[in-house]
Amino acid sequence: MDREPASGDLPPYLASLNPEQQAAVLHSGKPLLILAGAGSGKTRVITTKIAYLIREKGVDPRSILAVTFTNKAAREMAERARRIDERAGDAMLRTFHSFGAWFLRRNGSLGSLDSGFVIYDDDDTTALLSTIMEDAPKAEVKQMAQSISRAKDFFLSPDDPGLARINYREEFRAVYTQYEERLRRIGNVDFGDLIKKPVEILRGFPDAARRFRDRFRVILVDEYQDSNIAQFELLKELCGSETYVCVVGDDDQSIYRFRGAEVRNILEFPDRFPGTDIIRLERNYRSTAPILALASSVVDRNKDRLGKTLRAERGNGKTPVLAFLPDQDAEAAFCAELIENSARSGTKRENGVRAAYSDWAILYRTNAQSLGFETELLRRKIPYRVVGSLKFYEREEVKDALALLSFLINPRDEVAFRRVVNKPARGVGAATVDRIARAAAAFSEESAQAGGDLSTAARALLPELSAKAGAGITAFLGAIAAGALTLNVDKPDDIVASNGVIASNGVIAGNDVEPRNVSKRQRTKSREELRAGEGLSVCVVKLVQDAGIAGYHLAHDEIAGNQRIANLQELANAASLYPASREGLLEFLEHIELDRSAEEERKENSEDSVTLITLHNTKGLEFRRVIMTGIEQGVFPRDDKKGDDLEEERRLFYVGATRAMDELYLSSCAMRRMFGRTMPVEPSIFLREIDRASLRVIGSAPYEFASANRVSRSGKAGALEKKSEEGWQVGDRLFHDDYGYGGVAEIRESEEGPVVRVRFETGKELHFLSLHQSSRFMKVGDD
DNA sequence: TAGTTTTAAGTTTTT
DNA sequence: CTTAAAACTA
Repeated sequence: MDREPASGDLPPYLASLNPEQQAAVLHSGKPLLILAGAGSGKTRVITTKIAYLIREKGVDPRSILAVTFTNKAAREMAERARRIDERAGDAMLRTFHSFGAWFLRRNGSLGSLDSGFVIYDDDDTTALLSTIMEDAPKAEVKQMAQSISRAKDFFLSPDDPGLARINYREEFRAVYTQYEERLRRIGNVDFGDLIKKPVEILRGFPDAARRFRDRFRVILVDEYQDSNIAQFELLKELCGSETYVCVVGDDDQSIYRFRGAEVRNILEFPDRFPGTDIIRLERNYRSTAPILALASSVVDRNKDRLGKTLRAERGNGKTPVLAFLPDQDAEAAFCAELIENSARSGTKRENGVRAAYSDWAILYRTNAQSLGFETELLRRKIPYRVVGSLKFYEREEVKDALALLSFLINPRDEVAFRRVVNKPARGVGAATVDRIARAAAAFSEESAQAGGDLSTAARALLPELSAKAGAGITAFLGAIAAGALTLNVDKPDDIVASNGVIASNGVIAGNDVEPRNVSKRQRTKSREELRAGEGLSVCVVKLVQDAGIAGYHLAHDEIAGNQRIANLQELANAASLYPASREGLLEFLEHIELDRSAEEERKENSEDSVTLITLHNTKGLEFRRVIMTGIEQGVFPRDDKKGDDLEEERRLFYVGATRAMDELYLSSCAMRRMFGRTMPVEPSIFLREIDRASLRVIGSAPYEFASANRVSRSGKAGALEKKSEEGWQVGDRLFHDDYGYGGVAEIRESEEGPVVRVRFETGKELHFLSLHQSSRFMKVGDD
């Protein structure tokens, strides 16, 4: 009865929803908070709601703003909504940051920001800051950069009395002030500005605010539990009395506190938006009951939560497995073994289909852990893809190329200038660069026109410089100028520039012409149709060659050089998707800063492969079979996490476990290599918190786990300690990488420690020393 | 000042 | 162990 709603006349796309989902879609009139548990179909609710509003309520798609957490989620959401109703493609689906960039390109001038700004990433921010904190160690600069970023997350300006709670250091306020001043002069923005500045503009210019409220009548926010204070402020400014606002989230899945996310945003939403209706989605359609029970038993320990009761609609299933393993090599082998067995022929999915590699995901806490798995999977020829660790845009040569492009766009970009002006060495040393920077700064005090333009300043200084430095500067500026020539002169379709200001008639200029439309058209071309040398790539190739970046890397490092050239070529290929104009370049740079996942997308659809991914990156994803690895104290949870931080780690565990649809495996090692040294580690405290009934333990478990579902070993009392150390006794079954299954036939002491005689199923008999620490084999369950 | 060698430090998680 | 930062030499 609670399966199908009693409403007969609903269109199929609505009728197939459960009553709560349906209520959420049909809801109107008041603010709505949807508390959506893991796997409860929240994406479906949002996409359906968008389609429903357009189709049934006659809402103009262009007046709908849907905010997601990642660009990937935004794309997926757009696609799913479009599948229900094509017109949903006209709704604005973006991340908070990308929305902020869109906003500032149009309205930045209200906050004295030129529309041609470039977005600084953390690296650039740190580079700028290090020119302010001249002789501070880099670690200190980095920390300060982080503090500034955090301050912006909390919507704190340099003059805010509350700054101390971000960073208690005295100089923080002064550094923050200087940083803001420098960034303003350069004319660029950092990540935090993409949220903070729009709020300031909306507050300072009520007319602008009114226009935006008129435009966006419906605002939907996904993953609301991970929004920060500044984002909350932005949401508030965008919402007028007429705006329909709906936020969706799950307090148990809030995992970005470290980055400024504020769980209270979701907990206190009803207070901030009076009259809020709350709808709970508590039916889980993804995981089997034991998986859900396991996940819940851990997160249930948290104090600060709304609490919910997730019901597993799929019913019972395989009991999750916890494997205790000697070390990370054994862990990698364990994962590979599971995957190979299932893919080869062994286990089949419940519907009888052979498991695919893509059914599997290996989850870990830190990116560094992926390496061991990669090595093992490579060795066994199991196809895999690593999600998120692709640091393509962070590579030195790529950043060099991007700095050239940034400087081309914005000659005030001191960070970019400093990065590449003397690369390769052109005799332009630090002293010269400082002189130029000072001269440019002086300019901006005299005339707003020349304001901080480093090219102009450098040219003006030429007569005073040494012959060597002068020649270097000339060469560099020449390369930049030549690059600029490859861009088409700004035409009337110079949309960004013409849309820089809100038109006086009260309509946001550019409403009917999206600045992205040029490239949207181009992007629909398949990759194959595009050749290097087309579009923007001409500019990239020319700059990289003329400015000597390609030559520098080729000459500098013989081995890595060719790879670096290939990376630069790859960057040029990516640029070919954009028109060779100033706007195209701006768009290209913005895309790179805000959406670095594009490269992974291609692989995603290609080969059937195992997914290697950090726990954080799994948000919003699901897999049939999940292995959560490294469930050890110090790794997960990390170090001495306690209090709120520990609760966040618990939520991370919950997120990871609830990704699994059919099968869940946990692995915990006795030893782990850290900083090159192998160290003993304790099992994670989370393992102790798991409801033991929803777990099957295999491997050489520490004593406390060697009970319950495991056949316990009745050893001599005095051998207890030894058991947890060695964990072997006669009769134990094991699996060896090279020899297959076997059983322990005899244990005897020797000078080097216990020696174990193993009889394998092949009939082979071998002696091993110190079994526990070997990576070649592992204990398997008795059943 | 550029490029080398030596020493130290460090791994969360990301828009 | 790997990488980045400081120290040193040509």
